[in-house]
Amino acid sequence: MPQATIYSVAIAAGVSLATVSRVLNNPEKVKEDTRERVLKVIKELGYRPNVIARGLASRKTTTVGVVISDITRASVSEMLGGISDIALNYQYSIKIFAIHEDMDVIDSVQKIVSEQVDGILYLNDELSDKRVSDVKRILDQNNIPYVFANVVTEDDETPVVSIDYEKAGYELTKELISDNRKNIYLLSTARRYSVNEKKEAGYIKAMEEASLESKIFRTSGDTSVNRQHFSSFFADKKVDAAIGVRDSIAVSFMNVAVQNGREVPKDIAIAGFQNTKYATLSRPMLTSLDIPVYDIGAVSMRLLTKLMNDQEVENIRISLPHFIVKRESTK
Amino acid sequence: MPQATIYSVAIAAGVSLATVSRVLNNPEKVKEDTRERVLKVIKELGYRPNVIARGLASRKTTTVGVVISDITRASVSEMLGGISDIALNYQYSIKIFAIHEDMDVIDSVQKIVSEQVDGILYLNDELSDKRVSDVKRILDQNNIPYVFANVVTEDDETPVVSIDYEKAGYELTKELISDNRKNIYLLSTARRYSVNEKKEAGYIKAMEEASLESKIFRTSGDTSVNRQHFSSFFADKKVDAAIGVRDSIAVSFMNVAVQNGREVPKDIAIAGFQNTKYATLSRPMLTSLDIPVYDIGAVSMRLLTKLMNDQEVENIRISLPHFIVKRESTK
DNA sequence: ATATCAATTGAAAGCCTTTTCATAATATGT
DNA sequence: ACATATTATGAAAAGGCTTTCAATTGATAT
Repeated sequence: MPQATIYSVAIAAGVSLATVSRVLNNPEKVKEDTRERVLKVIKELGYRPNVIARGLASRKTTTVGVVISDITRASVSEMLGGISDIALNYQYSIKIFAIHEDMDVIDSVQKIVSEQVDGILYLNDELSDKRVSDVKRILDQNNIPYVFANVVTEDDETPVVSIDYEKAGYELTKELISDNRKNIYLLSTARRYSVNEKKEAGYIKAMEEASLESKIFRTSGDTSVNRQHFSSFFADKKVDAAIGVRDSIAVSFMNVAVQNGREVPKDIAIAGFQNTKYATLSRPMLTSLDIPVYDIGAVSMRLLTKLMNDQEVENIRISLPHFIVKRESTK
Repeated sequence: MPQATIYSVAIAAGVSLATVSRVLNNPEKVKEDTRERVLKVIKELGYRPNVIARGLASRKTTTVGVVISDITRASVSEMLGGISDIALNYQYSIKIFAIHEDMDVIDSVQKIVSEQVDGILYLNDELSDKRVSDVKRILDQNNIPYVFANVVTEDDETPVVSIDYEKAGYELTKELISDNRKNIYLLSTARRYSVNEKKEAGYIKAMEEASLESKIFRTSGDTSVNRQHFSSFFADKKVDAAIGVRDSIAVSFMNVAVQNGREVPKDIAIAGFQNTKYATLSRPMLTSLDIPVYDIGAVSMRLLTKLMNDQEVENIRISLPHFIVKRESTK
């Protein structure tokens, strides 16, 4: 049998299709006994409204687009977890748009617009201000609500949920300084990410305040590559502490350090960012600045639902709290 | 200005909307100069077909539904990467459906059906045969093509892309046996996953063939929990090799082993499954059975596109090759 | 030039809902 | 019982596209 339509339900229940529609969308507007009769038929026929037709008629798809660069990154999928849980609560569906480096920003956003999503969540920690404003402009033009998640941007017209990465970098550095470490390296990525630049700024600020020399070592996020870099490191550099901009970088550094005969945390204290599973699977376990990635996802989705439903929002720039999880790699 | 529609394009180009539609969908059916004229107008107006309206009219949404249980698991997001790359190639959009333990399978699948996706990818390594057949039945009824990815099922009517987990478990165990290890433990999960049961079966087979005693130790996937379990382990058990059903379990075990004074791989050889980043971030680096998760995603998406377009498929049950990546934790 | 056939185009129906507006049924107040 | 207000329902349009079918145009062969 073909899938039941609102039409077949109407006939079976002896009402017009308008009434069936109301039973579904404005139940209080239909008399109780007709409502029950209709609901009974709906159940019997296993009717489910066709969301496409509904989307066309109502110009609402109850779908949000989530724009992602690299879906395989742990932080992204964790964020997606938060997004999807909240979306489920509010009955929104999620459409994933994976964008690649080489894709034209404007074109890809326009494509998403044509997909008629009700709102857009833009996840990206490597977005330049220029790109943010390009995206913003197109979405504003099309009147589509959006929230940037885990993006660094100064513009205070832009709805964004993130943490204060500069403060985080500052605090983590202070932590090591207070342990009387002097040669503290920041292990950052060769490619410039805006969030990493913030971490760097915080690091530099803390170092300057303590009259220590800032030393940023840039390497790849890829373990097999940075391992090489780190090896040469111990030949010529004095170092008694290091902060990795990601846990994985910190752990990789730790492994090389130990293999070079350094004791952690005695000779070298090491800390990371994000507090991923890497931090608890390292030996010794890694001190890490906890970034509430799941929450960033959840809160940004929550904010987006408000924007989509024209609800009052007190604050469109939300900075979530972070904290340092101290483990064995520092003391 | 409001978003351009096929109407406004038709008027501006001086043709009927049928012609505009053909320019987009069957360009070879319209004369070259009209086609160019229409394309020019489309560009000028920035027209993008409304995919919702198109979906309603054509009963094709060029969207696939991806059903996921726990999106935050590394293997899932990696698979999603493969899926999304192929989807991009074939111009399909991806809708994510996160299902939770407590949700009714039938109800959730029915919900997805009502979303009018053209096909469904079901990712789940913990699906019982009963559930698989429930899902299958509903989708067959609704005539929606589907592929199960990374699912273990015997039924050879079911399109499924996976690896041979039993063979994998067998081979990995053989590897340790050939190194003359005798007390080889399999570290598995307390909860029964169908894929882990396969790994166990392969392990048991190899052990029996070698006349060794099978020893399956069940623990939690959670590091802070299994660490406790493993600690007690070394007090009373003889062990010279261990295989974790996941890399993270193997690494956690390795850490506890080293902390208990065992040398890896001299005293204990350790291996894991999946070859995730955990394997290269451990010290020593972990030998792991590589599961081509990205490929499982990509291949299943490719298979699904064929099924959606009624293309001939030679084989609906695809088993991808796996191999052992030997690293320092075994020799 | 004429008949035949293929290529090109347009009119209109259909996809399945929501929503507006008008009408019918019911309740309320006198 | 009657006018009025309220509630419940239905008819029909609208949403933006695809697709069928018929009509028109152009090409080819005689």
